[in-house]
Amino acid sequence: MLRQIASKPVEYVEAQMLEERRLAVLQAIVSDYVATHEAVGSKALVDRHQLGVSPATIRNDMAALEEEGYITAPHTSAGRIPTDLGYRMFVDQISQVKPLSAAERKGIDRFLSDAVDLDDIMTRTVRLLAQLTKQVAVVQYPSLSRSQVRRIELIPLNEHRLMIMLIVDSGRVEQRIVECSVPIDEVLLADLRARLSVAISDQPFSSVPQRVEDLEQSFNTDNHPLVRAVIVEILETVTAKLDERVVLGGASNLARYNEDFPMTIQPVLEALEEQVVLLRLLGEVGTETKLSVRIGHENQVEGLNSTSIVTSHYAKESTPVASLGVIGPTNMDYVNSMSTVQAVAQYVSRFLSDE
Amino acid sequence: MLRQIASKPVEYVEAQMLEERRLAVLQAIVSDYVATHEAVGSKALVDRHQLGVSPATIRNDMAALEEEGYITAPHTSAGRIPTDLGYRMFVDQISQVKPLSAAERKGIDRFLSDAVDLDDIMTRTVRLLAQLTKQVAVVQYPSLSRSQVRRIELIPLNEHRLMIMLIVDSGRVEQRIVECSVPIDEVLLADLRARLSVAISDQPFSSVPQRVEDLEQSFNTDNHPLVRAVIVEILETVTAKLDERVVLGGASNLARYNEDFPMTIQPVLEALEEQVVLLRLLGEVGTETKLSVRIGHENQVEGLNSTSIVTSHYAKESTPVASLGVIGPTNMDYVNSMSTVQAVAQYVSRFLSDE
DNA sequence: GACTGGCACTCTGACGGCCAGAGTGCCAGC
DNA sequence: GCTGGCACTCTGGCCGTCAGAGTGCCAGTC
Repeated sequence: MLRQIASKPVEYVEAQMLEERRLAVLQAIVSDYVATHEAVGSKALVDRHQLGVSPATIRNDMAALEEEGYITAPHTSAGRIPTDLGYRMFVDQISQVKPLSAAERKGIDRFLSDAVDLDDIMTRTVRLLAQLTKQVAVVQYPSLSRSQVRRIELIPLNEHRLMIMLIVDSGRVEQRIVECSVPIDEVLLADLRARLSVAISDQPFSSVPQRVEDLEQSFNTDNHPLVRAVIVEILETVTAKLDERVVLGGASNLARYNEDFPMTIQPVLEALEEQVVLLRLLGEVGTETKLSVRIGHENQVEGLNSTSIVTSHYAKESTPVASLGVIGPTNMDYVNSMSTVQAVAQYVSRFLSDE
Repeated sequence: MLRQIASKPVEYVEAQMLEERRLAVLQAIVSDYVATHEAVGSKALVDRHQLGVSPATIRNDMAALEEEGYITAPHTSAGRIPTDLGYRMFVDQISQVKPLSAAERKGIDRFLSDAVDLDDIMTRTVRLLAQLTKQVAVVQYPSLSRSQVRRIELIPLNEHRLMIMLIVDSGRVEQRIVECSVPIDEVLLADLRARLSVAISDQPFSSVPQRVEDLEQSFNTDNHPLVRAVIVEILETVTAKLDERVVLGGASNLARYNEDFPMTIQPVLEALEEQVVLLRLLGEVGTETKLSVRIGHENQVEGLNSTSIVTSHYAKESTPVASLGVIGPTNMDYVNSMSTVQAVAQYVSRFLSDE
């Protein structure tokens, strides 16, 4: 612990130390509460942590912390519990995330490396996260908007029906069935496929609408129903399905927290069933930061006001393509969640980039 | 109510009536309990149902029913609640399921007819079931084992990698990426595709392994790594992914039953997270019956012993292809669940067959 | 023989009082 | 600014009480 800094006046140093201890008290409260899920009192605090002062002193600090809004007392004679603001301070204080143990890293590595395709990676990742953090895990599929088209196929199924297949560099495949009013002309179809392929292969998804529309204009067989139908469907796929898919896992972990917030399970479960909500949760965070934590009321989704969300981007070849994370009660183990989410995101990124 | 049958001796008729009333009592108990979720007593029973006898008489019947194992008393001065056996009797007694109202049928129809592809049908169905029954819904994707291959594509992605795509008549698409040790020869690939196409197009999935292996034997470029890799992967897809996919919805409805079996939510949620368990639940029922109900201990899955499962097959062109259903507490509304599951299965069947 | 009213019995769940335990705030002293 | 001491307060568990609900049994009636 910092004892004295010669170059600064003594009063300042003492004020500094006071601030420092108060912070230590807050951190101690948060970590104790997270561990026991019981309000923590002044005596318990000095017993469990080497704070070097008496309970009475701690009580003064606690009163100050409560004044500032970092902790609150459920009732007069219970200990204190952190507020959302208190957790926020705690999380911000964790400047560097604790690295995982070698065994844990090994486990993640082995578990993910068995994956056979993108679906498999996503499913395994979500299980992994849920298992390691004992919380609800969410993993978003690589976003189409930040990917490139690798290939397009038009596969006739029968006389009036064909399947469009967009293969994306992240390994994702989007398929769509098109009904066509006139019988499908194989030659025209092959021509269309070839032109589409030239126009959009290896192009970023975001540029596809423009390119496809340009193509339609230049197409000499003007307004052929087949061409029209295919192009409409591609446009729809590209715009509608942009960020659609999310996988969820470990919902049973919610029940574990029964005692803490007993009646709140239903709204949380309901919120988690809505893809849109999940996407908003993962999407709310800007692209600039890697690891993001939103605590209690900081997140805008109704019904999830007593939960915290820890997310991170993951990347393919160092461009972020989507997010993953965990959702749990505000009194969750932030240290563990943050380091796990970060580590898993790194591993997923590596796997996607290796391919 | 049956009053007298001339051709039978009076004593027999009376015994018959006795039996009949006892059954009526059981049915009344079940329906009251299902409605209120409270143990039901003799007085409440005569008040709510026209049984034509006094509470004391009902008490005798109840004692007999308890003796026979159909109902049980939580304690001396509570009413009675049905046992699993009691529910079973009740369900068996429902000879014909109550048809849904026109409005309900209309709602189902409209909701499903907006679906754009198979994924969409499945997602919509599971939502629909969950919403209508207020329970957890499970829908199995059309089983590959009972489907036919419609088409196969081999799409080169880069020099050493290609994608196999199996399109199934139910609209399901299975894709798989293959790594190949030697650079991919386009000509060979086209040849392989053509032969595979001839061999397995429009053939039942179950016959695919044999056909593919026969093909490999007859292939003159013997043991080419490309051919080998593709065939291995097809075999794996066909055998491993046979019945794999299940969608789940309405898990939040579990929380609704908090009061009834409070601590049992976690094991149920856990069980529901395991695809394998869900498949067993849907699969346990033989193919012969359409609508199936398994009550409490009748179902073999650990952790789901206090839940009942109502399932039905659905079909494509009158051959059953998979199952769907709902899972809820044993004291659920069987009448509603059964009719809803049946109706939804019919509509899904119709939609699959129309396509 | 089946049904009925009456009665004594039993069990639960709600209510209120009581008390120990935990934790606080405040104060005087170092 | 820190400390020990003290009075205060609130919760949660425990217990006794009591009303309410429901039963089982019995004797009487049709």
